[in-house]
Amino acid sequence: MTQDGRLVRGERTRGAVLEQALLLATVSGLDGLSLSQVADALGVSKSGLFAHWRSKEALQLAVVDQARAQWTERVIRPAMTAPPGVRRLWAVHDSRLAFYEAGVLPGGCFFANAHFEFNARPGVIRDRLAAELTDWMTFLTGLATEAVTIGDLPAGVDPGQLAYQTEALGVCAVMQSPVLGAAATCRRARSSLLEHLRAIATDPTILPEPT
Amino acid sequence: MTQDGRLVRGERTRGAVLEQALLLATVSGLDGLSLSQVADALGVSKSGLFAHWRSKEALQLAVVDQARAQWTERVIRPAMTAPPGVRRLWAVHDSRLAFYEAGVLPGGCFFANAHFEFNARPGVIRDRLAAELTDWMTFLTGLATEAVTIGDLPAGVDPGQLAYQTEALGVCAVMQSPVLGAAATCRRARSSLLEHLRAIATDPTILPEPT
DNA sequence: AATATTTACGAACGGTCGGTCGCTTTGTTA
DNA sequence: TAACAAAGCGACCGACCGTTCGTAAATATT
Repeated sequence: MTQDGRLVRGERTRGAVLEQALLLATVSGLDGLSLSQVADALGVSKSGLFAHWRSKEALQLAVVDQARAQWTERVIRPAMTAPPGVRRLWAVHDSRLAFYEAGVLPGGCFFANAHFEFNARPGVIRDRLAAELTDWMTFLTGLATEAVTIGDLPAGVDPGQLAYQTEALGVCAVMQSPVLGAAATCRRARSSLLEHLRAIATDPTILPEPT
Repeated sequence: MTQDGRLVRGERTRGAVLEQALLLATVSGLDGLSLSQVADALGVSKSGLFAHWRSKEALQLAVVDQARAQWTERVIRPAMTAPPGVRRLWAVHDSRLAFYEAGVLPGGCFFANAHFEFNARPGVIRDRLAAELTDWMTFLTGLATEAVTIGDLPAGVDPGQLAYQTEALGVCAVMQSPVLGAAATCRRARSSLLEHLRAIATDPTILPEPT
């Protein structure tokens, strides 16, 4: 471990900047975000940021890392306590919506916002976001596949299709929440998937009762 | 009708500017869009834009109008030729995905992009976008309600829920298309809704065969 | 105690932003 | 033909953008 007080201090501010930048990025956009904005919010100087990242783009990529780490920690990890199969897929969906409802990020979902912001802007960041989306969909598809493999779902179910439906319900929730209310919107997102899963599951009773 | 050649010319450039601004807004964002950008793309002067809109915000609101008009013309109107009920709901979904696949807007969907861009930015534009989303969901819910009313769908179906699912599948399509391919993504969005509608319809044979 | 390293800062740079102003051009009207 | 009105342009403004640079302060090394 590093004991150097200078490096420790640098690492600490580095983390604080990333945390703040992630919050602001969900409001102003990953590109709309300005360095002065981030610096002022933390009471540090703008030029000091360049000691940690050589350019704005480098900071933006670091923010993507930060967002992924947060997502893994706050959405995926809690859901992995659920047993494998259809219950774990449901747990991820539920955990994700809980993340939105908790208002952790003022702009709702970093990745959803970023995807729509960069969907027509080629470049390093877009490529990075595309990789993240591929990873995420692979993860969801893997959960669905597992559910079929262990017999929670019949063999005819298309895991990719189920993953797509799950993702769609989640994305739509974070899009509509600020307008139509998070409670009502997330209820729709939950009951839609739950009803669908219970309808196709070989044993619906292992899933929660619909409310 | 106005016969004044000056006003006619103004109206013409006004339309051209809105058209161009709508395209660029889906790429750079409705707020990220710059007036120089729009002016240069049309070979007009930036200051000339202020003859038509007194501020950038006024232009942005006009772009929302333009987007709504395009959406009504290119998505809703063609779908309204389908008979009322579940077939019309399906036609809107199909027409919407066709609009995305045609690549009319380089950034995919103006409204989806704008919603995610402004979901945490209070102001006139956000209010306007919120009203548009409410209108759109009311429209979809109305179609679902109609399908229940005329007996295409059983009485137990929740129209709001069905509208939410339809919207979710559409939004997710435009989000994932640039990354995972429009063809595969829209196929998922189509088959997901079609299978669901056929599963709950009182007479599935009035809907297309699943592919 | 002297030197090296790392963080962080303030000042300044060129460039772009939204917006203003006065003018020319184009077309209408009397 | 003269007076007028609208469209559109070029020059310019202050503000903010990302970025660079020289320097001061804190810490580690010798």
